[in-house]
Amino acid sequence: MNKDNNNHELQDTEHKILEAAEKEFLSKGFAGARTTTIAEAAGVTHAMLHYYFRTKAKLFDRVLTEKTKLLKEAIFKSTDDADVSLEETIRSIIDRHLDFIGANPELPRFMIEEIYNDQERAHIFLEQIGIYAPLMIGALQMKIDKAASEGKCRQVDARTLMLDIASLNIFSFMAAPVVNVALEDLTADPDKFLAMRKKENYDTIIRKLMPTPKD
Amino acid sequence: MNKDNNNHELQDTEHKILEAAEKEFLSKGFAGARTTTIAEAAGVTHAMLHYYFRTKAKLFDRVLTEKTKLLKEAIFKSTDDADVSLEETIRSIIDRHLDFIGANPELPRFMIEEIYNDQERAHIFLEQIGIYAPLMIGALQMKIDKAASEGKCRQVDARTLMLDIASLNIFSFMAAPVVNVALEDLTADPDKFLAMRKKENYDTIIRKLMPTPKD
DNA sequence: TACTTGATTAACAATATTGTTAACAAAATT
DNA sequence: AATTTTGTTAACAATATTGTTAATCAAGTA
Repeated sequence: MNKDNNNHELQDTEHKILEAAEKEFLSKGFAGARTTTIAEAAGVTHAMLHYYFRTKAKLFDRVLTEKTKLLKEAIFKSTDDADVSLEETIRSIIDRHLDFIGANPELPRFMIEEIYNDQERAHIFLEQIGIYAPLMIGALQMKIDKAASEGKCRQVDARTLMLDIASLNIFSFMAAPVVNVALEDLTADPDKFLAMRKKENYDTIIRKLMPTPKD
Repeated sequence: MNKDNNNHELQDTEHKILEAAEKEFLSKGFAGARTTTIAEAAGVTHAMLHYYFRTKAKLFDRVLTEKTKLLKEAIFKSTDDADVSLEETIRSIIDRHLDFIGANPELPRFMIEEIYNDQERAHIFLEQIGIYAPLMIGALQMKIDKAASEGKCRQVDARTLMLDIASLNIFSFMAAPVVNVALEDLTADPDKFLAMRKKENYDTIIRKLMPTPKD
């Protein structure tokens, strides 16, 4: 009956290590992270880290897998309802995406860096992208084609559009330390900045889609 | 008279180390880079690396300083002629910027990662940004204000515009491994892709600037 | 109670990585 | 030619970092 108590403490240690590892890995990357530092931050001896996760690489894998799952669930769940308009779909993509980035501002930079440093170690993430991105792009392209055929927007490549959206959404947060220095007060209030980017990026993309007024 | 020969060999070793260091640091970051690997790649004993550069950190500093200088010279040399039009200024900024990125595709990711990992170690770079970015933005804002007062474009914030341009230009290359997987054939031919981004991004920004057609 | 199991600790082992040194070689300068 | 400076090497020292092990503890179970 006390198994719950036991179990709780058990998970607690494991969880504390995972949380500390997440912080350390996300801010310093795999190479820069120290297992000793992670153990210290978690408040356990560093042997415990090896007891629970065996190696640094396996611990990293756990963190990466969790984050990949999180990203997948947060992002790749729009564009599926075929009857909602292109405008609304785009607004939804941008809003969801920016909300996720606001909640996980370090994630994009971390993912890209790790993939760059060692494709093998980060393959779990790349695989998921390879599966879901084409689905999302396919759905978006259909909506664009339909809207374009009705003269409501220009005929554009959904891949290019997704790239534009991702660029506009992600870059400012990825490059935050540089942007803060270069743009000073523009990024001072994080919430305000996030809201601004939502509006601004939606506007930018919609303008890109608007039929050229030459008739 | 043979001093030239000697001098050449001398600089040659130093230069070979620097080149190898550049590759290693840019692809693996400071923490992931190994001085032994750098020495091997340069074809010298690893004691030579310490003889010439004393420490790993000092070697890193040399690479970072060089790259910062390169970036500064390539980017912060537009927008100064007050008589060239806003359109042409924007085209010039985008073209110069993308040419530079095409020639140094790893640089943005590297810079941002290093700043993120250790602001102190990368402060040389941040300082330069802090100096030049505001100048560039100031010049651009003046052109926008003028064009807007003449009804040629909307009144927009130059900081936001620069952020949009930087995002659209940099992200695709920074996230290349992910973009390649997500967008497949779009990025297959690098030259073609670069040319496409030049056109596309210019178009995106110009459309953003166009006065809303409601009169 | 004796036994088993999982969690924990402290000390240690193994290795990787950076950095140093002493001896030597080659060239330049006096 | 003698001396000084610079470059080079190989071996080593120092430290950081990951990973292991044997002993101990706590809790539940036969």
